[in-house]
Amino acid sequence: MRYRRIPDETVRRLPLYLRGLAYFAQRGESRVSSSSLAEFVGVNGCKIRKDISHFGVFGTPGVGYDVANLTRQVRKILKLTSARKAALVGVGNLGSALLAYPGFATYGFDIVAAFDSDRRKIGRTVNKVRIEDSAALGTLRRRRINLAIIAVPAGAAQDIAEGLVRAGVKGILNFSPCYLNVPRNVKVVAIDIATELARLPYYMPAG
Amino acid sequence: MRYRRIPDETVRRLPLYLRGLAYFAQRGESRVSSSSLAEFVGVNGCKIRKDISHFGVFGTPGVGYDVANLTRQVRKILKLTSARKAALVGVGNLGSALLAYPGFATYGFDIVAAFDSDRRKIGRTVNKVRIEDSAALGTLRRRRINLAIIAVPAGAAQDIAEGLVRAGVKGILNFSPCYLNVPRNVKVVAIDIATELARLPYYMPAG
DNA sequence: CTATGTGAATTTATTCACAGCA
DNA sequence: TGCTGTGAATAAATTCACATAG
Repeated sequence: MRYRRIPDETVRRLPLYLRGLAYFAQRGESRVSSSSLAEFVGVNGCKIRKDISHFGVFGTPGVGYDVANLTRQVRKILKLTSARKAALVGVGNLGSALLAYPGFATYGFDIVAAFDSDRRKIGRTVNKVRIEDSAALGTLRRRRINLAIIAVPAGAAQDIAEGLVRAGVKGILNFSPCYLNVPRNVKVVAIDIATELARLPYYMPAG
Repeated sequence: MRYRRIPDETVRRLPLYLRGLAYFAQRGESRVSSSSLAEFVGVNGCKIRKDISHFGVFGTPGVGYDVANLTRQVRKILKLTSARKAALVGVGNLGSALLAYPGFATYGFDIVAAFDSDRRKIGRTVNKVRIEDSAALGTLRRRRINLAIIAVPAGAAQDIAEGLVRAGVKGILNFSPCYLNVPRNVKVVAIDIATELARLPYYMPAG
């Protein structure tokens, strides 16, 4: 396993490959070629091979990749080898849907804490997770939760982000439609739903 | 207004600029410099200027950009000048949250139709939108809806996408965790929630 | 004197093309 | 012969640096 720096775009695609690998594994295939994986995930085969080559040599020429082994290696690179606990902040419509979202488990994520500032929600339970007061974000440190999902209104997001950083959170998935200013050692990945929809018309006919 | 091709990455950022512009407009600022917009949206100023220059020259050296005019121009480029109707397919947890999502309105989107294949949901109303049978996707053509949001389980997504394409849909926002195979003239933008979360640990300390 | 707009330089990402292994 | 892995070539995106306009 090689440890030179892996391009961001490659890191972005690796989880996709994991999903593809899971599909082939579940179908009982023990080997997969870059081209069949390519077809499944919608990325061209040569790009997949280049991506994989960034962290090592795992394929067999003329045959393909060993599904189980490649899965293991990709998971190691992405640091998805052990389960990760995550916290959710903001249990509105979107937050509630995220609490129930089955996709996170695929990658070993478990949302074990939820916070909201609305008195009426605090204390309630959604999907087996009890909603706590947002003022208690500080408890995340001793609970060893360093990953959080923000789904609060834009106006509240920066404050929440700062609270999370103070509590030792090192990775944030931000659904709030705003930029978060955080220290360099904290990574933010933003999913800006409306913004993604807003770029569709550009590619569509006038109507 | 210039009409040479605009880079994809620029198109991706334009909706962000719109949001920033709306912020400054609402604060009563009639002019904004690339650097102050930069600070708000988290993109460096020189990149913003380059992005804008791709479709024309709108700023005043020494002063900045006219907020109202730049807003108008960006909206025109993104084809967001008139309201757009959209359909939602899949009214589960995530779909319901999307129906209630206030952010779409910012860009003039209105979800006016919702579909699900679950008999128990069909006929019900969520957020003033009546849920129809997924088998009735074909009606979208005469209702002049050519934009759709998919939020169904992965296994059903390709079928739904094909139904949408048959109904004349030209743009799809896909929340289902899978690749969609569609004709070249249909644009798909994918939001793969778990996949985005899955790349966070790579950037985080081991824990 | 400030902030835009843009060629040039640089960096990053993608694709090509093929040597070499099973 | 089939498919990987990778240098080389190309393309795309970003950043620099500064001429230029108000």
